[in-house]
Amino acid sequence: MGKKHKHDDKEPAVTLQTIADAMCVSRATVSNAFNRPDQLTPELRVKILAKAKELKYGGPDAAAAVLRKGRTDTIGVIFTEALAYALTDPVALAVLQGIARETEEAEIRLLLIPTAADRADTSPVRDAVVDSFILWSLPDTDPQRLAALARRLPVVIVDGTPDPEAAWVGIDDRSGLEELVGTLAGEGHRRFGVVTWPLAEDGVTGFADLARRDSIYATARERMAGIRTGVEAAGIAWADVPVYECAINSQENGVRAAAALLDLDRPPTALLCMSDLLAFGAMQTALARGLAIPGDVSISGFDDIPAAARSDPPLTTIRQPYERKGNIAATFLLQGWTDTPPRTELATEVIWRQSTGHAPV
Amino acid sequence: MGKKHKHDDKEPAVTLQTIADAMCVSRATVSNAFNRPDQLTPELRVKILAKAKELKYGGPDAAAAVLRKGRTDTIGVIFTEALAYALTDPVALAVLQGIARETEEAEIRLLLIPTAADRADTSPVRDAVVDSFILWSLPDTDPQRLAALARRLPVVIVDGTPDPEAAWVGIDDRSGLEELVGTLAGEGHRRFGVVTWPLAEDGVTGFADLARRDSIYATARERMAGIRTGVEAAGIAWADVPVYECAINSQENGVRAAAALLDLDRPPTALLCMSDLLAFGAMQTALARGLAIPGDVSISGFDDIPAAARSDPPLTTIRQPYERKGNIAATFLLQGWTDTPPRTELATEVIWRQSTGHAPV
DNA sequence: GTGCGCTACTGTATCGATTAAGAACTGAAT
DNA sequence: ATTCAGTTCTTAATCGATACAGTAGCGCAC
Repeated sequence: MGKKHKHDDKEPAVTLQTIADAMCVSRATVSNAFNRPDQLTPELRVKILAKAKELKYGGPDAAAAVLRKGRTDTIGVIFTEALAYALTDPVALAVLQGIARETEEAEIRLLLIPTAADRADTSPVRDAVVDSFILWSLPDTDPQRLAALARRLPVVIVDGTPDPEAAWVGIDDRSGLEELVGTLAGEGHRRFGVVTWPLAEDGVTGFADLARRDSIYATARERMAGIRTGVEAAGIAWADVPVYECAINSQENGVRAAAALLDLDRPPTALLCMSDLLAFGAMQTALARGLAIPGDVSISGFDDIPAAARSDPPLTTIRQPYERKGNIAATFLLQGWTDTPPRTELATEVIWRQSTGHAPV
Repeated sequence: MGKKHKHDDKEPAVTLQTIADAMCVSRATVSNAFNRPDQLTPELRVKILAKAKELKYGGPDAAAAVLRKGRTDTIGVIFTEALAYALTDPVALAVLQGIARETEEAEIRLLLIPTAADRADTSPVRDAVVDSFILWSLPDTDPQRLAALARRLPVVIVDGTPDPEAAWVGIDDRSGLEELVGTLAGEGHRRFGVVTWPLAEDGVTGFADLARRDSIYATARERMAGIRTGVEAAGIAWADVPVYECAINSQENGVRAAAALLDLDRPPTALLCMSDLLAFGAMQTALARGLAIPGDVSISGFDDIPAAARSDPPLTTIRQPYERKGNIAATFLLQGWTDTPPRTELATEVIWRQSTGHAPV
């Protein structure tokens, strides 16, 4: 940013007043020339604009205008992960697209807020010039989440723990997995393994013990609960189900996670992955080891991204309306609310394809 | 945004002054409590923050702070296409990731600016509270581009026509295609066809005549020039090379474009696609028609996105450092410049894979 | 007891616009 | 001549913070 303080310049800045003085009109008229063409004669307007260009005036200062108007026409968006990662996550991206689709025609800007290396530093949230926030998948006590709520602006929480002050949109994370596990158990599976994205913010990779499965992420907690209900209904102890946690949601990490799970003494016959990306990695590992899918191992994903239908074999997964989550979150903010903030829970659907089947005998 | 003018409220807004009065300290001290903890005793600070919370104060108003500081720590990003489309374009996305990677650790926010349905409406650009702009692939006379330059803030143009007032980063769009065409001509190809993304902003799909090939997009112009030089060196008239233009850069459009080209009386034996996405579509069409690639038709892409190496057959394409373009654009702004704005042209490389080969006999 | 340096706060000018209300003028109708 | 309604432009209050220079008070050295 070149640290270019306006105050550095020795020569006084060109402002509306500069133009007004040069044209011998009032500041208000110059302002109107830019923002309300109907308030002055076209001739005067073009003369003012010409003078502005001549004096190298950059137009009304946006910050000053926002201060005066009390409206920024901007929504701040905060993701779990670092921005550069979030943009590689198909689901995060789809949610963002869903938001963009709605805000775009309303001419609302989207402010992507960086999650600082130091997560405790909330200044990017505190100093953000926005009218409202959308939070995606932030842990319950995340400093960024708290900072956003502390701003006392309208907030929509997507895929996180609801807050009484904020609107909420999410999915039923539980029942899809419960159904999936139930069906697989019915097909003879007794040894399940779980591949998940982070359960905590510490960047740890590896098997997650029972305490850790009570994640700080609402989504993870719910999904674990769904799986747990499913396996326990089949008479399997939750503690006997290995859960492998990946620090980042990516195909490469799915590869490693599946390897770790399949290396166990009693390897799972069904791998439940918390995203399609992880599932693709798991399939890659299985195929590399010469295992048949689903003959030797069943693999399921979550999300139903477009690639899931095209994989080999096509991936059994749980479809969630990721883009609609973005649509709805944006719509909530565009419409606003007065009393209690709105909440919407969307349904999921198990999509049975060919990556799952009967347990091996 | 709920049209929530601050001025609507009957009760006066809670500001720094409110807290200051309630605590019998000066406004400056309250400001320091939020922004410069070292300027007051910790005890007083916690008391002030407690009172602020009690009075439901949302923290110092961001717009006011920005006005006073003269710095927003925000970069505005403007894309060619509508935001929701840009986010589906692998290259646009990669550039954005490249930008994010650099800005994130500097705690700089990224403002995604909607391209209004009405392209002439530049208010989203004019009212954007930013320190600088990055423009991606905007046509020379695009209103958004002009509006951004008119703000007289630092601007970096990525993949567009340079401007004396703005920094620039782009690639050598020309030589890669020239080399590609030259080699294919050497392998006996005499009938080329081109599949391109938009040459103009009118959303037209179909064959592009010579006039239209002189695109408003600098990138398109350069690439056409590269191809033209290549084919003419092989003794082929540029006018005899059919160019099919797609209104949106997507695989589906590549399918249709290739169909149109292959339906010609003298169908091309080599399809030069302006993106890998379009090339995938073209391959899809060719395979669906039972044509061998490259036996019956050679197909090339542009960009070298990761999927290009994994396609069947693997795609011959021109690698461009899309993410680095974002890195460099962001770095330009983070470092700033004083005299002439910096410019960087990055090299491309033809990646020969199996989707191209000798012309059929 | 004077002077020095330090900490902890205060006073106030300033950032650059927007907008409601009002004034001055023109022209037409009564 | 008077009223009335439009235009077109002006006046002035206001948005909410930041940061610099200044001051009061205090402890300590000589």
